[in-house]
Amino acid sequence: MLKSHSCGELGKKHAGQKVTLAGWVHRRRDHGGMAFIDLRDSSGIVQVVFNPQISPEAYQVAGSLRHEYVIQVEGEVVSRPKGTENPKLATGKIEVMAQKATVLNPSETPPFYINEDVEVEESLCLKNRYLYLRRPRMRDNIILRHKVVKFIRDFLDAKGFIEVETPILIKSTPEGARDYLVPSRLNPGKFYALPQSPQQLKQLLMVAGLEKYFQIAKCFRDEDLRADRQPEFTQLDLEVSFVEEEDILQLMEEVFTSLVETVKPEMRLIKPFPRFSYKEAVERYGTDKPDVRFSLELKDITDIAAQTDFAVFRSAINNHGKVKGICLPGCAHYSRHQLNELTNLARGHGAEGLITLAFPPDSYQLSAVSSDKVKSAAARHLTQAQLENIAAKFEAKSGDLLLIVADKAGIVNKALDALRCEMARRLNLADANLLAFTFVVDFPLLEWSEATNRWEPMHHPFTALREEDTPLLDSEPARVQARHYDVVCNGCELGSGSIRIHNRQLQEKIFQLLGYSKEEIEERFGHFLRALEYGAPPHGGIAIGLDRLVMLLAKEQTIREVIAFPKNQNAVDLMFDTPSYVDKNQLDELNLKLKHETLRSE
RNA sequence: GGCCCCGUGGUGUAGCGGUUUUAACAUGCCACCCUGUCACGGUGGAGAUCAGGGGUUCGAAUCCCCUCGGGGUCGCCA
Repeated sequence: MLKSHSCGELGKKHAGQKVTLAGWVHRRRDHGGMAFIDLRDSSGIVQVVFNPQISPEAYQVAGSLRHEYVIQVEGEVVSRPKGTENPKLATGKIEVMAQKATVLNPSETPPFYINEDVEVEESLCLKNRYLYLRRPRMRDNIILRHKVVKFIRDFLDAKGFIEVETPILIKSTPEGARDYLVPSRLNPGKFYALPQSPQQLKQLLMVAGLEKYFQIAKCFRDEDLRADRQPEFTQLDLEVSFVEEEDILQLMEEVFTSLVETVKPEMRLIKPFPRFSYKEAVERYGTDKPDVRFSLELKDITDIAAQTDFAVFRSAINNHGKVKGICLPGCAHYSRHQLNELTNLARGHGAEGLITLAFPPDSYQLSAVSSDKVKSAAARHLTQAQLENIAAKFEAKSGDLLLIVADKAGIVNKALDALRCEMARRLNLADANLLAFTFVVDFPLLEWSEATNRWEPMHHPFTALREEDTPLLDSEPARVQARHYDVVCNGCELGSGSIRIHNRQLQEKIFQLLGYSKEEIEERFGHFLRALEYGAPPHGGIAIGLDRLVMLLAKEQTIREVIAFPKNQNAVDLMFDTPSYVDKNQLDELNLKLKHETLRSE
């Protein structure tokens, strides 16, 4: 080894020891007659002192050092002179008096700061990923990720779970997300697909009798990217035989609770995790992934609105829509500009517009609210009693601002969800140290898709349904309840799971209901259906988005900050500059031909 | 595919029709000075076709259009 110790591990107990360190020049302070170098390695930072009276040679080297030079330093660990300790540095009680210094490798001046956590255009960070990863914040994120994965492995191992790897080259099943395809050289014209998740494989492991499976699994989906979506991402995938919903939820609550207490003890959770039915979540928060760190709950005033002669309300209600809103405390003073911004946000989510209702900030009794005092385009269409009822419904106080959307229920909820989250951000209502894990349960099994004109699974087609709902499959599929659950944290969908179908007849029936012909079912799922015929145990499981989990623990805004080498919004790796064109030879071998030959002309 | 935001020395920002724009500030870079700093300090210096192209105007970093690049989001994500 070129080093005897790591920078970050040094402390009082090393005082008097001779050490050899190796790392990067994080910062330098050259005083002319004496120089200080903050030396950084993966463990942390320590101050190295170059004093010409101790070593003129080392001092000479110090003068030539620049940011990010890789150096080796031999010296003695000493307690810092009184008054020069640095409490901001973990190693601030000591320093290393350099006796010898060697430049192992010089460095170009980096294209952005590594020793300061200032935001840099993200494409630069992605292009120079190895430099961005040197930043202490990113190093901490990567280490946190390691700790999370290690904790999960240890935790599940102790519970008797077996980690099993499943293939990356599997069969394409074109429903759901788009597949990444891999051509087969040995089987011309045929393709593998990369797994969108190991769903079928883990169920087959249950049929195989493994009983408790988990995997830190890479998953691939060829869909558009978002702050919390990458084309390849990692799931904590697990499956257990002979379980019911409650077993999985309890297991998850235990994993997350002890995980947070172990790796992020300064963060808090709500225990036990609150639970919402899908219906309740949508009614109260407008979404099935509510952020419950703050209230700003949606209130339904459809019944009051129905009694008014306000055209906006009436037309929404006549179209079987809803009138709902949220109450923003102390926002009655919002300017026209601010209200316009909020209106645009609502429009961006499909709403025709936004009705705002400001209760003036002077003190008065809610029971005496009158339409001439309230600032709103709707005010003159509302009677005194209606205004009071609305105020009462929102528990509004003077100085509050109501944001109301009247439209189809889906649009109302979507727009108000967006407004609620935006306003929580502006009003800083969410406790940054709180991880509000929640379970959302009682999902419908199926959703009618206007686009494809058929039933589609809310979760996936392997989800079991409540036994008593089985007859509804034929009569009223919309009312069938799934044995499906979601884990949500701070408004982020962390994971989804369900009890699965383990009976061939039922599984076939679901496929038929989803619109597959007998032939399609056999071609795509025959292998799976046959497995269910050989004593498949009742089983269920869940898959947790690991990138999102680490993102929340690291308090980052995107999963790219917790992935070592992520792709940009166009799914391009800017460091490798890939995807990229390949040689014609490679295509020939794979029996492939580009449809537009010009594409390859680079 | 739609909508929104962004692009100014290496980096981060200011400037948002003409005025102290000869494009500013901070930091980084280079040189010199400095023996207890820790975001060290001081002096001096170099560094920008204001993303690219077109247009409006007497005059454009600034207004308009297009293109490119980046981000957010809707659709999409069984």
